[in-house]
Amino acid sequence: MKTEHVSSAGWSLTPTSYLVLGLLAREGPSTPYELKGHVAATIGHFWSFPHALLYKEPARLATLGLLSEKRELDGRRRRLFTITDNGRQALREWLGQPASQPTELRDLAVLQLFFADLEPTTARLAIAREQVSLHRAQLLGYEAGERQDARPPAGAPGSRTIEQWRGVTLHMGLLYERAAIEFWEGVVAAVDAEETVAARA
Amino acid sequence: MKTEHVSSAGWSLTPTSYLVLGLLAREGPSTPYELKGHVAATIGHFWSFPHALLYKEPARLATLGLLSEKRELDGRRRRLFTITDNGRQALREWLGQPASQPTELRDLAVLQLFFADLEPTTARLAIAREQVSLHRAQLLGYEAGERQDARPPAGAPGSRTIEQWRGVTLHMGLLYERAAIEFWEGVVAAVDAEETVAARA
DNA sequence: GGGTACATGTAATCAGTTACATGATTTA
DNA sequence: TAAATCATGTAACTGATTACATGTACCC
Repeated sequence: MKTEHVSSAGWSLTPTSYLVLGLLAREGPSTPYELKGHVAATIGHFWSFPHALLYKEPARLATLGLLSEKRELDGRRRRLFTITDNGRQALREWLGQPASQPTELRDLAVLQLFFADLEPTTARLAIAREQVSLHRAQLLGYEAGERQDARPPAGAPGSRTIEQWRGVTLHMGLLYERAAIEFWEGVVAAVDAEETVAARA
Repeated sequence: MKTEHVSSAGWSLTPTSYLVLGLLAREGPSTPYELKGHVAATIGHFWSFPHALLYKEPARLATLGLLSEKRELDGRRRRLFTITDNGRQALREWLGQPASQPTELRDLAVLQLFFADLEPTTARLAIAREQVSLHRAQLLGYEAGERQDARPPAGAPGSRTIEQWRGVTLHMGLLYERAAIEFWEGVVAAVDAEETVAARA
């Protein structure tokens, strides 16, 4: 999967870069630890970013001039990163160019499904049912979270808080989980149908 | 995303490892180039594996005793890899343990969507519509491929040929694409609804 | 004041990607 | 026989992951 995006200036940014840029643009100056928190509350639900990345990547972006850094001298010596105008510009350019590579489905369960004919049919069913179960659990979590969410006031777009974004992210996850459940239930149904045919023969 | 799987013997295998093991188990002894072809015809539609991987990984598996290697001495000096009993065992163990980590959705477009509120609403629509369009195109391709496919004879499970597996893979892609389209159309609808609310206010 | 959870980082490793490079076969 | 394409690999790089290590604040 080729995901990098090369700027006119020559450096190339990864998805992680844009995650950091985006969070800093939306939430304002943050420490890596705060970034970690933001990620966990939102996109981290379906795209995990190990905390080490959120300490390393801002440092790199700072050397590129896309962030500025201010470090505490006492106590925890936190690093506070702020997005620069160049950073905002890079983010804007990226957002203006909608991703055009078809999404890949790098899914271990799918890979297992693909080879499950080497084992008895029960293996295929087990894989699919496990996925249905996992995605159902995720879905329940999202639905619960969604109910808890205060209805976002219909304000001007662009003025959202992280709290409201939690809702948007949850909704995103929700749609995805429903799709995944549909997918795996389809697999279960297909295996069942296949067994019926085999039994009839 | 933690995907590796540690065997009792201590080494750990990656998804790529199981891809190679699985293909060799199903298709019999193959050269890396043949693996490349198998991948392209099937799972490569939604999970790309650069050819370099399919040359490097078998070599590694051979040192672990999961494959055996036979090299031509003349001409192209092809390497022919065969799965060993240990290899089959490793594959079997893996298949017997359905993946239990919830699938991640590492999707650039989703990441863009997540930050699209920093830009005008049109950006969000552009991203979603681009995805709908991309996934529709993929879906059409799969549907065309499916129609071409001969109806697989209802034989004993486990006796499929690569040709028939092309059909299974296509069907898998088909289900996924439908889900993705549903997801992104949902996004478009949500943005539309949001605009309606905003306009009414 | 001792334990525990919170917070902050660095270092080593490694799989995957990209780039490079060349040989073999076919076809015009 | 030259060009194009098919086929086969190696090498360098690099982003992400894993593991390690330590410091700070709070609570009992």
